[in-house]
Amino acid sequence: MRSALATDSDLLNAIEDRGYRITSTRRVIAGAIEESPDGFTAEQICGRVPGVGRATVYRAIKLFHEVEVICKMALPDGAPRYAVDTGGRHHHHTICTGCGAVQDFRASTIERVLKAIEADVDGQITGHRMEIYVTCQTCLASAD
Amino acid sequence: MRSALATDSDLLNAIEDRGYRITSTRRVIAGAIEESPDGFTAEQICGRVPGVGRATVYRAIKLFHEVEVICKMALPDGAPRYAVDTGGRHHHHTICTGCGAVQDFRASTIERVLKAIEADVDGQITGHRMEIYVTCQTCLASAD
DNA sequence: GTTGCTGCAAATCCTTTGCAAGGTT
DNA sequence: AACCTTGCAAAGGATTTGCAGCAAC
Repeated sequence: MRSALATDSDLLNAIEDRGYRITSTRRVIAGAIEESPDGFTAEQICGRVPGVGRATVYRAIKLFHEVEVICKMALPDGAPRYAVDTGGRHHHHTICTGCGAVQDFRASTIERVLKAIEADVDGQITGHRMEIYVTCQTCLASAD
Repeated sequence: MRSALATDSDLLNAIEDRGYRITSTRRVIAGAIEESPDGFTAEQICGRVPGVGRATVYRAIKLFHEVEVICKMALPDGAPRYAVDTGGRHHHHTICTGCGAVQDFRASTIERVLKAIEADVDGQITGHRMEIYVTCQTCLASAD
């Protein structure tokens, strides 16, 4: 029965809904991800799931990203960082360059601007990427 | 005399102004970059400067980026792409996901929005990244 | 003549892939 | 039973680094 397999994990539910299997390994990885409210890197997850192969972690992250339950973003140097995509509606993120903490960020103004921009652009807009880099309160405080 | 050494290359002038040396190798690399109106990747430049070591090309690109005469951006998959930063004032780019062509893009609205956002953000904004992905006219046409 | 730059090759980092074994439906 | 997943190790690609020789100032 499917309901018996359902978990309280949005991540696992999402992949199950798309026909991927729920395995014990994926449960562990999903758990590690969901314990990362401030975002995470692949390497951080690897460190939190001893015994699970690095490749499996990367495959799982790619899977979660594919089914759109985690967002992928980039630090200023281009290094990838991920965050659980709670909610669902399109949004952007602020990333602390000190500690990497990610916060959601929804500004309807930006969406409106992007729509307006479409007219000025030579070609057809297919997507966009936007990240706001910050020094978070915690890092600001500890720098004093 | 400095004026005798000055070139018509903005790239070379920029590094010279910061105390870096102008060498024949850097002239060649700068030339290859300036022949790339649509942006370029490190690998593309390597291909256009036979005889110059890959490491030197990467070092030069990093240097030009450091003195802010080229911009670094990212394709949807995170792969880096560069473009000459003519002008100077802050701007963004559209990148064609088909051919990689980069175009400048200056929307004062965006800057205004970003400034407004500052109030809503938890922390201090230190920077941002924004790329608009498009299918350019050329690619649209050839897809027909 | 200093000091910085270059090329080569090796090293590194991050991520992906091949494959045989084991798990899930 | 059939097919998906996993772990390991190896491959892969992109960028960096050490170092000795060469070039610019």
